[in-house]
Amino acid sequence: MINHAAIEARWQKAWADAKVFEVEPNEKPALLVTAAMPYLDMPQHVGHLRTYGTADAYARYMRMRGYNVLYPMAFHATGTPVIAIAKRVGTGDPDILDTLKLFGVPDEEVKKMVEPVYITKYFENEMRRGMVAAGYGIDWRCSFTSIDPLFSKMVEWQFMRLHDLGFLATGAHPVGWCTNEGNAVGQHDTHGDVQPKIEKLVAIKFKDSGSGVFFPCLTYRPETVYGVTNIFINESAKYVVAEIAGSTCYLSEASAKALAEQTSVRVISAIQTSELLKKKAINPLTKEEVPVLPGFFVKEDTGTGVVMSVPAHAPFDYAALMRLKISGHALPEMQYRRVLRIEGRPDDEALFENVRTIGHAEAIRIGDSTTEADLELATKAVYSEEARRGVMLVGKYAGSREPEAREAIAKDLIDAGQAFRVYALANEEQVICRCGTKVIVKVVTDQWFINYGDEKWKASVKKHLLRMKLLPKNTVNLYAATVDWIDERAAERAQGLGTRFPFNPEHIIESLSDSTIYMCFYTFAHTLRTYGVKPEQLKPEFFNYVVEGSGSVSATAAATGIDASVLKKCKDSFDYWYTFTSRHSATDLIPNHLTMYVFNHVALMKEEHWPKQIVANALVNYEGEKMSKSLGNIVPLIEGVRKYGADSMRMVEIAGAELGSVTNFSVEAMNGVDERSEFLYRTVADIPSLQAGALGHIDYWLYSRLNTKIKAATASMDELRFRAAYDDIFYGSVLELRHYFARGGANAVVVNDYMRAITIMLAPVMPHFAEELWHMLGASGLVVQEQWPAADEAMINSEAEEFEDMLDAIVSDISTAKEMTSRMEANKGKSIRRIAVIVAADWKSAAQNAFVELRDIGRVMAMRELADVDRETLSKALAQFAKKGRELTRTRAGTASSTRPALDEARQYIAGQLSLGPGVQIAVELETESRSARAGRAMPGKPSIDIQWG
RNA sequence: GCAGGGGUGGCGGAGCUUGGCCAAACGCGCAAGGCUUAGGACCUUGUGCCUUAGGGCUGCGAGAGUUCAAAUCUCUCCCCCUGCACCA
Repeated sequence: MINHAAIEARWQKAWADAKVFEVEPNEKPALLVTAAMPYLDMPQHVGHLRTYGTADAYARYMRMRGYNVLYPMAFHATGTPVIAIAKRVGTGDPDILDTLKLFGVPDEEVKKMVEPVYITKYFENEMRRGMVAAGYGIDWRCSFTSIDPLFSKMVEWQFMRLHDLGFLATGAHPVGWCTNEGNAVGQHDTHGDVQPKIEKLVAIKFKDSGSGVFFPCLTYRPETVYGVTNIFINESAKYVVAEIAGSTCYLSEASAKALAEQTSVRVISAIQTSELLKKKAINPLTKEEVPVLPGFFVKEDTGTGVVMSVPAHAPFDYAALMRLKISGHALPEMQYRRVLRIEGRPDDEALFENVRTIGHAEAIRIGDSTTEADLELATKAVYSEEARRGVMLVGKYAGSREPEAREAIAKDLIDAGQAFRVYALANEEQVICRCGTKVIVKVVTDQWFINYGDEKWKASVKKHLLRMKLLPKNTVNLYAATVDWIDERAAERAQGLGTRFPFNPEHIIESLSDSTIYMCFYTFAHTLRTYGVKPEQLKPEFFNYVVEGSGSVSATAAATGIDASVLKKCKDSFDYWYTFTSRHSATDLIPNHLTMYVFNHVALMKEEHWPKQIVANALVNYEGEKMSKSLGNIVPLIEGVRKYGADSMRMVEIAGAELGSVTNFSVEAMNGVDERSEFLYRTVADIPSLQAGALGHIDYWLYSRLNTKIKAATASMDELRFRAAYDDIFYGSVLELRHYFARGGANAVVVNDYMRAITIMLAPVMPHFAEELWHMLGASGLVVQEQWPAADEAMINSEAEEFEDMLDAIVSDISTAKEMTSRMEANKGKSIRRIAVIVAADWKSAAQNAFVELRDIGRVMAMRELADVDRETLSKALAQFAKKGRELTRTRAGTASSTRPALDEARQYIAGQLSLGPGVQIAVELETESRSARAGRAMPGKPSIDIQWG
C-alpha cells in the first residue's frame, strides 16, 4: 500500500527546502496564475480543491513547459460575513455553532470568534495549512488579505481613478432593507439565507369621482387596466389618506409606512373602509367609473393595499366577485372584458372559461377541493400563457404582444402622471432578517455606483473579450451576455470590514468591487514588505507609476518618499508578470466578479496588461449530491487529504470531468485512482526484475503509444482539458502497460523510459506521487522542475499500433465465431481442434490501395501489377472495396510475409485472451497456402478465421 | 420572467467546433470464465435487439427540414441545471 501521508510530507518538505515556488522575474516567459481569493469565513472544504487545484495543476504544467510561473494566494475578509459570524457567535446562535463544529473548529477557538479580526486570522492559518496539504505550489511571500492597510491604499487609488475617469455615479436604488438594523439586507443576512428578490410594479391611479383623491391600484399587469370592473380593498385593514410623491391617495396604513422607504409619504388622516367602499373611481384610460369592493385576498402590507379587479384575466378577482355574489353582495354589472387573445389558439375561449370555472369553484368551494392554492396555480398558468402568446385586443397597443404592451402602457401611465413605480419583494415566502424583522424594499438615495452601463466602457470590454482566451469555450456567450446586461452597481456599503469609500468615508467599499484588480498587488506585495514601505507612502503616485504606467521614477520617489530602486523593482515585477496572466475561478462568478475583473483592468491599465485568459470551472458534487451545510455532507479539505490522500483527490476533482462539468467526489472514484496508482507503483518497483536486450515489436508498440499519447495529452493540456489529458496519461497508461505485459513485453529499458515520461506528465495533477515515482526511477532532482516531454514523431509507428488493434479484433472475431459455430448442429458434442488465422495475400493490399486511389474497378483490374491475379477473385475483392465506399482508406497493415511471423508470436496471447485450453491448436496461415474454404475472406488488416471442430 | 448552459445504453460520461471510419471511448454496475478452501481482491470475455461464423436492424429529449449521408447543421416544441446584483 502506498503511504500517502509519508509521501506527501516528504515532497512538500523537499519543495519548500528547494524554494521551487518562490520565483522572481527572469529571462523565461512569465505566467501569473491567480485563483479567486477565498473568503475568510469558513475553512476550505474538499470542493474548493477543484478551483485551486486546477489552477495549481495548470501552473505546474506551464512551469514544465518552460514558463516562469508565479502562483500566489491572498485572502478576502471584506464585507459583512465575518462581522456576522462574530455577532452570531456572540449571541450563541446554535446555527453558526453547529456549522463551525461541522468544520472542525475547536470549541476554545469558537469562543474567541466574537472578534472579527481574530476570525480572519484563524481561518487564514487554517486555509494556508489546507493549501499546503493539498500540494498547491504557492509563493507565500506574496500573500495579503483584503483588509491589509497596504492593500487598502490600492483600493482607494482604484476608486479615485474610476471617479476621475467618470465611471462613478450617484443615484437612487432599491434594496432589501431591515428597518430595525437600518441596513441593506443580502442573502446571508436573512433567515435561511434567502435572497430578497426585488421586482418593479406599478400603481395605477384611479381618481375617486367624489373627492378627487386617488386609489393607487398595485398591479403586475398594467395592460389589463382596459378590463377593470372594480377596485378591491381589504375590508378589515386600516386605511389612510396620504400624500405620495405629490398626489393624495387612499392606501392601507401598513403600506403607507412601507412606501415611506421608497418615496415621500405624508399621512394626512385615517379613513374607514366603510367610507371607501361607498366610493367610485375613474379608470384613467377608459374613463369608466367602477365601484370599490372588499376583496378577500388583498394584503394590507403589500404594495398599496389597493388593487384593480380584472376578472377576465385574474382568477383571484373572479373568485372574489363570486364570493361577494354568493354572500348576497350587490355587484356591479360585470363586464369580464378580455383585453387580449391567445395567439395560435383558436379555442382560446376555453382558457378564459377555465379562469371562470376555477374562480367559481374556489368561491363556492365545491367539495372543499378547490382552494386558494388552485387559484395561485391558475393565476400562474394564465399569466405565463398570456405573457407568451398574448396579443392585445384593445387600446393604443392593440395587436402588440403582451410583454411589449405591458412595458409601454406602464411607461405611458407613469409619464402622464397616472401611475407611479412601487418596488416589492417577489419572494413567495416572507423574507425575515436574522434579527427577526420583516425585510422590506427601500429606495436608497445618494448611493454611489460604478457605472458599468457606460457604453464606451462596455464596447472596449466587449472588443477585448474577443481577444481573450475564455475557457471552457462555451462560457464566451455568458460573458458577452453579462456585458450587455450589466449596469450600475453599488460601490459602497454602510457596514462591514474593508476600505473606506473615498467620497463617503462613512461607508466602506463594497466587497466585490474592491477585489477586481487585486491580482496586480501580488507582483509587488513582498517587495513593499521587504523594504518596509508604510501605507501612508502608498500615495496615488505610486500606483500611477507602477500599475497605470504614468509618471517617472524620480517624481514618484519624491512624492512618496519610497526609494527609486524599490519603485523600479515594483514596476519591473508588475510589468513582467502581467505579460501573461491566467485567472481561475468557478463558473458562477462569470456574471459578476470575472466580468468586473475585465472591466476594471480595461479601465485602469494599459492595454498590454489587460487580462489574457480566464478559466472557469464547474463545481464538485459529493457522492452525486450537491455539497451543502443542510445535507451535512461537507468534508473539510484537511480531513479529505488525511483520509484519501491529496493526489487521489486531485486526480478525481481536477481530471474527473472537463472544466465545464461537475466532478463527482466519491469514495469509489478515489479507490479507482488508488488501484491504478498501486499498479504504476508496482510497475516501477518491478523494473529491476525485467530484462535488458534487443527490442521487439511490442516494445516499439509501447514507444509508439507513448509518443502518440504525449502528443495528444500536450494538446489537451494546452486547452486545460484535464479530463481528456489524464484519460490518456493516467488511465490509458495502465491499460497499455497491462497490454504490454500480456503480450510478453518485459524490457527494463523500455518500461523505464515509458514510466519516466508518464511520471513527468502525472506531476501536475499528482505531484507527490510523481516525485515518489521519479525518485524510485533513480532520477535526480525534483520532477516538479523537469521539462514536459516532447513527442518524438519518429517513434510513432502506426503499423505497430494497427497491428495490436488488429490483434484485439482477431480475438473478438474468434470469440464471436466460437460462439456461433458452437451452436451448429454438426458441431454438437465436439470441441475446437484448431483455429486457423488466415492472412490476406499481398496483392489484396496493393489492390485496396490502388482502389482507394483510383475509385474505379475497371482501371484497377487493368493494372499490370495485378495481372497475375485470378480475374474472378480480383473482381470479387474489388466489389467488396467498392461496397465499403468512402470508409475504405489505404491499408497500413504490413505485408503478409511480415504479419505472419508477428501473428505467430502472438498465438499464445490470443489463446490466453480467449482462455483456450492447451488442446486447441492456433495456426497462422497465408491465404495463398491455406487449404481452408474460408481463406478467400481474408482482407488486408483483417485475417480470415476458420474454426475447426473435431 | 430574463439570461447562459444542457438533454446520448442500467448509471457516470466521451463524441458534437471540422456531417460519413460511432452501438457509441473510458469507467461503474451486471453476467460468464479463470484464480481461490470460500468470500473479497485480481485477470479475461461479454453486456441495444436479431443472427447456426466476423452480418443485419434500431438508436443519441419530441417533431420537422437540409443532405447521397445527421448524435453532429437549421427550425419548432418539451424537459432539466445555473445565475439574476449591492451579496460573497
